[in-house]
Amino acid sequence: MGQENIIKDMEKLEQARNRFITEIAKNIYLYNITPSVGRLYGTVFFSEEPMTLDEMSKAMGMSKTSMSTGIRSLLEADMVERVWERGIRKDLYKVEDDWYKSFSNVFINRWRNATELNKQAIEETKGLLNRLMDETEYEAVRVKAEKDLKKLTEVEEYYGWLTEVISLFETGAIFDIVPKSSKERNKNKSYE
Amino acid sequence: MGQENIIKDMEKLEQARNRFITEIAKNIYLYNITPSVGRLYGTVFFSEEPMTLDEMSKAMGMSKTSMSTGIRSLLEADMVERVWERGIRKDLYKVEDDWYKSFSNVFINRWRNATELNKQAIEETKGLLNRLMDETEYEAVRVKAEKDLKKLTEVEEYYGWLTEVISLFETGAIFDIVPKSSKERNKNKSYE
DNA sequence: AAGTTTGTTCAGAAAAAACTGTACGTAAAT
DNA sequence: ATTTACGTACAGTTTTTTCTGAACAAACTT
Repeated sequence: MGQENIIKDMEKLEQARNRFITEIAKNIYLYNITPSVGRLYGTVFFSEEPMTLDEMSKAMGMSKTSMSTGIRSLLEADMVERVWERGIRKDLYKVEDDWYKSFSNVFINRWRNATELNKQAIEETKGLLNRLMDETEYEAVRVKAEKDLKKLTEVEEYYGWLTEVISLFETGAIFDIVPKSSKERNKNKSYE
Repeated sequence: MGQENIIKDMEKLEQARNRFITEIAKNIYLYNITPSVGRLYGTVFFSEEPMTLDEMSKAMGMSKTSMSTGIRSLLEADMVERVWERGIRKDLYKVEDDWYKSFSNVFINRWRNATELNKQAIEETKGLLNRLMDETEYEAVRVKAEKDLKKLTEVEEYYGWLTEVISLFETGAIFDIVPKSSKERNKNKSYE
């Protein structure tokens, strides 16, 4: 067999990798990352060595500019990290290989942030409504405001709960409840 | 004071509501819902009565077409439900007022789906790689494939864990761990 | 049966997001 | 000190998404 066969096999390898990369790209929207950047993540994921922006650009057939902004998104999401190698001037990146950590981080940061902002908005809205209740002389307004306050209080309870849930992930307590190791998990199955 | 003052107070009520609606719109992207549809949700949330598409259209200053498509998104996400009132021909919608339920649903469905697809992709990719390992005569290819298989196996573990976590929400077991009531939660705080 | 009312489909317009190439600033190499 | 290599800001282009109004279909009213 000739030399061209190793190329054929390399292509097959590429195809296999591509199957997974495509799926990542399709579902990464849950982390608020675009499909393109998802593919970038997949590319770096399979790379045996940390990659430079130029290598990514070549591998993805996209501009270096896009690699630069894409990798920054991944960096901010803690899904990728920069590494140094002596003698190499270019920036090198590799995926954070602890998926428990990298994906938990994205999840925690995004949700923690949104939850806090929403809680704050509820507080402020309640403040406005309470002030209105005090000031208004119209029963109709007071009734409406009261109803809104009730709704907001219910929602507030929900956000309180959500905050606790997020803490579970932040503190790592979730790993006591659902262990990382599948053997550990199966052991727990018995007394469910 | 004249009649115009109740209008002023109603405007204040509107402003208060708007504070919360704006925040929802800003953060609802986490549920893969667009800001506009988030505002729609907020509008229906504060409405004392179930709303028709025409009312929404008027309240939002947007086309009825947009209300139609927007409400469908919310409906599919179980964040809003259709209600019937006798004598009224138009479709009426109200928000699902159990936020634990409505928001858990979106979360569960989206993540369950993505996780399953990713797990499947891993299986298939592994299949392709294993086949390649069998067929190839090039050591270099085999080494690469082996490395990829190892990475995928690690990721697979993560997805296994994630599946279990999602189940926690699906089965409601999460509510034993983090109770809905804030009093219950504080009680647990003591032995943390 | 004819005429309304209501929600949705669809094509096009408007807005937003993603992507690119050029240009520039910084830091290393000569 | 000059040149070269590298990453990123920015402006413009392309692509995608969102939004709208007109036309349509189904269901209700008379």
